[in-house]
Amino acid sequence: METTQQKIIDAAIEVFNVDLSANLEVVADHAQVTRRTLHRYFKDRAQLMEACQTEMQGKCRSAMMAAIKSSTDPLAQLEQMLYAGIDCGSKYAFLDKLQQHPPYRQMPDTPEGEFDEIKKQWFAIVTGLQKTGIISAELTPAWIFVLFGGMVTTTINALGSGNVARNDIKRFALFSFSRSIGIHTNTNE
Amino acid sequence: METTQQKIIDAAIEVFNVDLSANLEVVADHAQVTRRTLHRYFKDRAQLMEACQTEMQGKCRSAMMAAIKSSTDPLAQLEQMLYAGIDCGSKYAFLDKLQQHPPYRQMPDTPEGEFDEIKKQWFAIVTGLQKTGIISAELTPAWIFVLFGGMVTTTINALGSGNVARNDIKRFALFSFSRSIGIHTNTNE
DNA sequence: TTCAAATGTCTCAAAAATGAGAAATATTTT
DNA sequence: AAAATATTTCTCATTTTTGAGACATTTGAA
Repeated sequence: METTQQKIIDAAIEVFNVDLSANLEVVADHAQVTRRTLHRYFKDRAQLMEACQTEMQGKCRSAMMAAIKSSTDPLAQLEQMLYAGIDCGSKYAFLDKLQQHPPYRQMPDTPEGEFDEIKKQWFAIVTGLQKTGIISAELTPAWIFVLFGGMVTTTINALGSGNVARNDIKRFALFSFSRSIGIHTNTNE
Repeated sequence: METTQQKIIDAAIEVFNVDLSANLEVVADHAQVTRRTLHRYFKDRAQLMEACQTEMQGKCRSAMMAAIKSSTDPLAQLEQMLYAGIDCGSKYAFLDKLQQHPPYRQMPDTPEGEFDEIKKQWFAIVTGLQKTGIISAELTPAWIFVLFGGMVTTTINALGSGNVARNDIKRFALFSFSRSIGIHTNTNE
């Protein structure tokens, strides 16, 4: 079974991903725990946030690493990275969001350093794909990066909307993402 | 010049789009106004929220309407709707977000009714495009709808990241969106 | 069953956010 | 420049959120 501490962290990531300053009562509820219990594990909001950071970084980083190692074909790597992002769900989306806008206030200033390494590899893969003409060179890597994050968020929203079948999601996401970055080969269909 | 009230509403939409429960100080700062002034225009948070709703609904609705009326070609309509969404920026993104997750707490329950009309037309256009085989029938309209909203958010993020030139944004967005929904014709390039 | 750890309940005090009055300033209008 | 309006500053009371102590209750392992 999942440890209570873990339940709280997961709940926090989900809730904060939707509402960055949701109060801790909401997080506790979502974790099906009393606020009192939450406070027993995390001295304060900052500490909980930090735990979220660590969790997100760790999970996403290793999932991305695995994705990269899963193949030497850059296109397959990118596909696996997309799936990794989707599997990490709000972990990835939230992390991505925090990196983008260092929010108007507070937040333990994202140390990020760790994630940067992955990002570097991600860019290497994408520019590689552009150089070999497999994906369009019309788009900039920076745009493609934002697209990537956007696609993960989109899958979360799709799931949450209740109008897209869970089994379709990854297929749809790959279909849409690969086309959106101007892929030139034919994906299976 | 822009009225103070308007400045506050715009600031609120931008801030709340990033952090739904950001405190009013942040909104006031962002609007370059004292919290005291903000409170002179809006009795409380709920009232400010309501004003945001109205603003978002109004602006987005009319922009979407205009987009639809701009042509009888459904593909052109969809393109203009995308641009409308992008121009509305966080107005659209925030509205979209609120419709998706009625957030864990509070919020004047979105009356939405108004926006529903547009949504209906949007779906009509998309299913029409699918019937005529102009866009892939492999994807469901529901997914395409989430994609649409996601693309607007993506443009906001791209802009915010500072790594994508403002002048490229719409072109990139159209390129990526039209391909992501599995368009079969060739767009200009 | 029995003990220990974990969690819930109730309570309370400190801190932060909210909303507003009153007077001082600044801005616009005439 | 005077009047009218809008905004800021400072202040204060209220409410909400936060963090924690003390003790009851549950749960799980021996």
